[in-house]
Amino acid sequence: MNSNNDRNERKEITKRSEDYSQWYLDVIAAADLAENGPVRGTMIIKPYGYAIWERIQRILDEHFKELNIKNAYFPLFIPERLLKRETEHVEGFAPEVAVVTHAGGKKLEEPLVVRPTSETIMYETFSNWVQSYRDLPLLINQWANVVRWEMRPRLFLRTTEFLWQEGHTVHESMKEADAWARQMLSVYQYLAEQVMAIPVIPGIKSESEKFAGAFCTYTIEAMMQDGKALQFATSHNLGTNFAKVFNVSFLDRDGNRQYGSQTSWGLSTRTIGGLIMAHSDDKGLVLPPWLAPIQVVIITIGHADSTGVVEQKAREIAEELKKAGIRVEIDARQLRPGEKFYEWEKKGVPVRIELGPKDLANNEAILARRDGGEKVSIPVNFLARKINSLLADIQTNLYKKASQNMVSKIKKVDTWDEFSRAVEAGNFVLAHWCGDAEVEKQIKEETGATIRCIPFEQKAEDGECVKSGKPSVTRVIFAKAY
RNA sequence: CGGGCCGGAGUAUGCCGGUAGUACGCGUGCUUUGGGAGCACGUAGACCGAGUUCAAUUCUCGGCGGCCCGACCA
Repeated sequence: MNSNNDRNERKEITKRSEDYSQWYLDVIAAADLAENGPVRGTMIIKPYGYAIWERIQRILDEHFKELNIKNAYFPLFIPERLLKRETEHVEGFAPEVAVVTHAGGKKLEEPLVVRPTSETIMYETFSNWVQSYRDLPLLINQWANVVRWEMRPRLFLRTTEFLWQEGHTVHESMKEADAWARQMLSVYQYLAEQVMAIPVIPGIKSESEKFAGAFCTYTIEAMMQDGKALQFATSHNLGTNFAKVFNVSFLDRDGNRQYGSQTSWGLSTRTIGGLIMAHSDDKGLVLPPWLAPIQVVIITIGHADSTGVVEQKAREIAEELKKAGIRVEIDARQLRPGEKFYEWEKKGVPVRIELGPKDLANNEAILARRDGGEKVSIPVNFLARKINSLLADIQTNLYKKASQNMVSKIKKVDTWDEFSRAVEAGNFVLAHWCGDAEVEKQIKEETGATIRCIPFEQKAEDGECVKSGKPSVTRVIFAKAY
């Protein structure tokens, strides 16, 4: 009698899932502000969501190792005076730092800042570590949590506390530091495009969008399904700005004292939010196979009395897939098949194998892919081979889909009228800009669009600024951003 | 911090100035099991404070908290 209500309820859930809230629940739960609960705007990462983060960690760590970057760990608390040393840096972060004023039952003589990023405390240490050109390059990374008390937290995308990786390096020359910053950006680009199947546009940030205290900031910008931009990762060429105030200096090959040229680069749990918004559909998450913690789930079907045999077969298949290097899990719970299907679809597992008594009789299994398409019957012997190519195909397909979406929403415009309409419709808008920060600000106020980046790849082209009409030599990407 | 909406079982909601109703969930039992199972029984609820009133979950005000939109931002 309640099947109608039930159906409506489900419809509702599907509708609401358009704003992703349903799948957050399986990955990250918003932390409620309860009297004894966690702080507003923070997040709880559930085991399944954390497994995704661990995959990202592992992949980046492998690259870091190849580049001879060492992992280290620095303190959570930063004495306030350290943060205050670099003028631009302190001004950039002052509004969003959390400060500890009391501890041990007493008021502290000097307040402690909870790190919003670790440049200051690390470079204070680096000044001791770096003495000679022989100590360079110094390549340090840390996996840590940081706190930024933003005015408006947003689940995944801008939580008060978030996890990230921050790399910090010191080099002999500005040229070397700049090359390094760009190289790290390409590592992030690899992660985004090859692993997470999210196409990105690499480029440089405008002066007003760059990191506080940096010489310049490189970025990769991703586009979500709705056409809004998400800064996926950044890499900063810090020049000697921090080295000068923290005295990170060394004796060079000619015996002269020089300031080190530095870089810092980071990627946060925000990327998981980007992943969701780039690929998910109304059924839930869609995980690209190279990233997915579970690539294949084997679902047993049938009565309790028959599942013993089915489960046994499932284990054999799982073993074989593992040997082929596939991350596989068995779901042998005594639940109705539909319920299990929906659950794993919601979790975004790329490939599902259905295994029941009927399949066993034919020595076959049913294969279903998360990114759509028909279910197919496959002889059990062919499974491992078939699945490897299937995973590769899904990976390519997801990238292609995201790529097509992005390409279709990049608009080249030359007039102010076209510009405002293209921004409003949710596009990456390629337009000429004169380079004037005032004009940039005005555009932001009038349309909500910010300069996402000045793309590396573009032909030199003379034109007129879309807003001011002044001469311009490059196009930049304007878009609304998360 | 500004503008809008909201606050009730674990979740989502209907009605209402006077027994707080429904669905899902959860628990037990039986029947089921190839796309979200059925029946029976059970479980559990008004953010805080003040005001109006014979009577407030409902109306008013304040606080606290949430969501959405701006400013901020990985």
